[in-house]
Amino acid sequence: MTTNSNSATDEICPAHALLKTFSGKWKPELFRSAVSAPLRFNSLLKQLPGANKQSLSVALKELEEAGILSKLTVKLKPLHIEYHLTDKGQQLIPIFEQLELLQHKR
Amino acid sequence: MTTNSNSATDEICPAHALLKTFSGKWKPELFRSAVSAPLRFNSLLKQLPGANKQSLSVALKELEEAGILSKLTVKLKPLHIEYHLTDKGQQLIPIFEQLELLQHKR
DNA sequence: TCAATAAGTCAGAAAAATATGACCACCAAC
DNA sequence: GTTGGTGGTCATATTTTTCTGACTTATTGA
Repeated sequence: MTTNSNSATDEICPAHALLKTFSGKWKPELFRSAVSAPLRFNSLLKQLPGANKQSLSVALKELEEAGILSKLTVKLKPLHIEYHLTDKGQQLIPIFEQLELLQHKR
Repeated sequence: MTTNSNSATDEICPAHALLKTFSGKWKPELFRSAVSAPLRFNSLLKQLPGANKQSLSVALKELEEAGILSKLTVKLKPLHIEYHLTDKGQQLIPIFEQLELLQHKR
């Protein structure tokens, strides 16, 4: 599911939007990586086994559109792009931590 | 994504499992419905516009396997089956409420 | 000027998720 | 003993997601 909006169900279930934001093969992984350090395209490609350009590109764009990552052009040494967690992204961290606790309880 | 386990990524990201549990077209909707009342197969089929037997059947089974719903055979009047939220399912409610708040904040 | 790194895009193929329509088994009422 | 409700399964088709491989633009270093 790569975030194709469905206005009907979106409005019925508010958490639906968030779940969609994180649906897809790579997005949870990307979010989690972004918690520890800013992301870079080519590094991700090497670090995530089985990942491909196209899918990463789309996933990054959608996380950006969802206001969870922000794209930053670093004008230094080897001029590159970094994806950082936004405030909204940071605010999600404690919520995911609660989910992890629930998982461990059983 | 119909919950095909990927032991590698599951272990890297614990929230991944939960996200998978709720991935798919109908699962968020089913969970949300189950919060207000037990679910019944044929009622869902009528109530959810566009839903089909096959997909509902699979979604219900997977939510059951994930320990979020439990199947109960009601041996009364018109002998039927009800899907109820388990304890684990109930514990997820406040977490989803937090997600809704985050959505509304921006 | 040539090659390398960085960050992509694009068209088409493959794989996975979802939908369709036919069918099945059980029970109860008529 | 046939009809109707309940809760499904199965094989197949369609749709959506994901992957592959070729190509692109910009910057940098030799």
